[in-house]
Amino acid sequence: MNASRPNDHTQPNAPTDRDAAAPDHAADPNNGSDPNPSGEKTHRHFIRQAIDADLASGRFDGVRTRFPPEPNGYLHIGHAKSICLNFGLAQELGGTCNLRFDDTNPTKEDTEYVDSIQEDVRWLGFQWDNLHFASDYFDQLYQWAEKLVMEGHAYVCDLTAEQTREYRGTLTEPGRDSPGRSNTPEENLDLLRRMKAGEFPDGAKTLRAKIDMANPNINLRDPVMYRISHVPHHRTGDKWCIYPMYDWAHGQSDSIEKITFSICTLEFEHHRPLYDWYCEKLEIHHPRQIEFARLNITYTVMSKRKLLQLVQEKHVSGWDDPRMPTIVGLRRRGYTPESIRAFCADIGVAKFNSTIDVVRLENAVREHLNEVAPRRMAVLDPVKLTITNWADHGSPVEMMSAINNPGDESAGSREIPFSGSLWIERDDFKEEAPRKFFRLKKGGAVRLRAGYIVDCHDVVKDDDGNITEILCTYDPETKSGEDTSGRKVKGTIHWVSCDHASEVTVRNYDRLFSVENPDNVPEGKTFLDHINPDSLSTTKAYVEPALCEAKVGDRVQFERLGYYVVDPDSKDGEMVFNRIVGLRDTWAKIANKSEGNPKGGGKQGAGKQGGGKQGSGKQKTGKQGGNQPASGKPPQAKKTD
RNA sequence: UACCCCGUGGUGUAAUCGGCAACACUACUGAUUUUGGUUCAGUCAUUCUAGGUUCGAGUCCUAGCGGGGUAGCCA
Repeated sequence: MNASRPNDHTQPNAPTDRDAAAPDHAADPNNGSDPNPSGEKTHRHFIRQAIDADLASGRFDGVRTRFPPEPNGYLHIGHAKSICLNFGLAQELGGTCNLRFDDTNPTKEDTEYVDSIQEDVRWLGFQWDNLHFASDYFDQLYQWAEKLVMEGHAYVCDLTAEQTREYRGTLTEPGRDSPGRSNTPEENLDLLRRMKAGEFPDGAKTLRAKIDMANPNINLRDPVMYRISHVPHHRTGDKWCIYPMYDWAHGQSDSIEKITFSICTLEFEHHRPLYDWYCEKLEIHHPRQIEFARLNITYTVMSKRKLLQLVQEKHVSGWDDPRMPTIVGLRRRGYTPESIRAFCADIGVAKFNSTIDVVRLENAVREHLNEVAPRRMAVLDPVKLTITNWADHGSPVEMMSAINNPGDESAGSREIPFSGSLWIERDDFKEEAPRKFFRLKKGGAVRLRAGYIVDCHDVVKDDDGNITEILCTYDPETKSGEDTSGRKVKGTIHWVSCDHASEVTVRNYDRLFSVENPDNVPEGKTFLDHINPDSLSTTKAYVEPALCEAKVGDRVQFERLGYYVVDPDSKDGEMVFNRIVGLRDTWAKIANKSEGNPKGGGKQGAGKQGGGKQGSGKQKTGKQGGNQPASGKPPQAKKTD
């Protein structure tokens, strides 16, 4: 097979919002002592420090990293951390970063994922230098395996999977030698070639590295290098019936690509001695593996297995459900690549196994959208407001000028039709209101955003006592921007003219789980029991005319409510908006507090932590209750990835 | 009860050679505001514990405690 793919420069649509800062910090890679010419104080995490040291000592002459996903699922926010790290380091230090698919297990992998992963990396704003597949290296790997066999460093083992497990020993007891360990190199070579030729059924034999069956590090107890699996591979077809294990493929692929820093997550820490062993025995380029803590976020699950389960059991609409922490999910939710990158930069890199508060993610997108999202008005829970003296105005409709972004003059303004018949938010009116309620009440006044001040003099109710109409007069002296009245009102509310409003669908998304750590479940329950039943509420809404021009993917702020994005489900005349994140809601806090209500009532609905944070002591845990006594018995199956 | 890694505010990350525990977020106060948004100002720490070395310890040493990971022919 072709051992490597040439540079893949076929990406037609490199992201438009790509971080333009890429080239300007291209520091001299040989200068590890002062890579910060700007003089600006930057924190260098431990990986960066290790790189600086290796560059300074001459161990490596540059920075070459890689992002190595297995194409067996969609990328999630945890992968984004790794992507930002690997690509970011290469950018900062003038190095390169490859995208390599770790496709060594055809029973689990699929081209569907190969495509989505590439799209996600690009969308995040990164461009790989080379695109590779571990399967491109299968020939080289096999040659190296024969070399190790001939040098007496590997042997063919006849043990079944179950026997292999028994012979391996336990955490507290050493293992025993496999009978195959005493084969001659010639015997092993013959057996290996016959394995490759397909003479043996699945599971009949393995090739194993000959290291040390008594090593306290179980990865060194003669790890399997090849297993037999008569399964076609999505790229190599049926050429192979033996497939390399992760440890045997990964480091060697790194080596072939001349990677200098092989950055991975903490659970591979005890694989590092094996990574090193292979490179040493083969006498090939030897990258340095460095491990960091994977990302955990409150109110979410991150394991591929659980995400897959959510999709397969239809707890969500798919991998791109806006509640999923997948990149496709976040994209559909309306998150920007910039905000995800900012989040990843914000949370740092360390070896401590921490859990990031999800509000930091929410805050990152809020911060970015505050700068770039045009403001619009939308009423999600409408009640009619009639201006009883509007006839005095002369014309039935007046166009009002509204600023698009108060923080950005260059965003300009737009015209909104104002009339005597408006929709306002039901929440924004109370017949009798507490002192701190700044919105409209009977006998009170409020400003209509970009419009006039109105005074409420009456309400109309139906037979059940529900308010159906609010009657106000407007004050002609108080037109927004031309107010000559000198009147001050405490509140400003949003509105939409009834005759000019468009009806749209709004999907208000909230956190998928209602507890901080969904993985922390009592006996007999699963993380699914923590799904937030109110994570999606769909409603009709009235929006101002300017929104009719919005395209799929456009993000706006519905004033006083939150940030919204036009969903791909939108059709002509039937727009669908997803809530990306709500605005900070100080009023909800005040209201909750005065009611002594610890939960609910906020714009985010259930799941928002209100006042009721659980736990008090330090909870630096990823998982709980998973502590396994070293009983000498294998634990029940558990999966993280 | 084997081996490896990790313990700094509510959360996360810093702290040059051992020298005033800093930054960000949250929370809480207050100011500003035609978004209860934004912005601005302020408040919140026995550096896991106990010893030791030192003029001086988050940092070095010893012991303990706590958390995470590891026994796939997964990655």
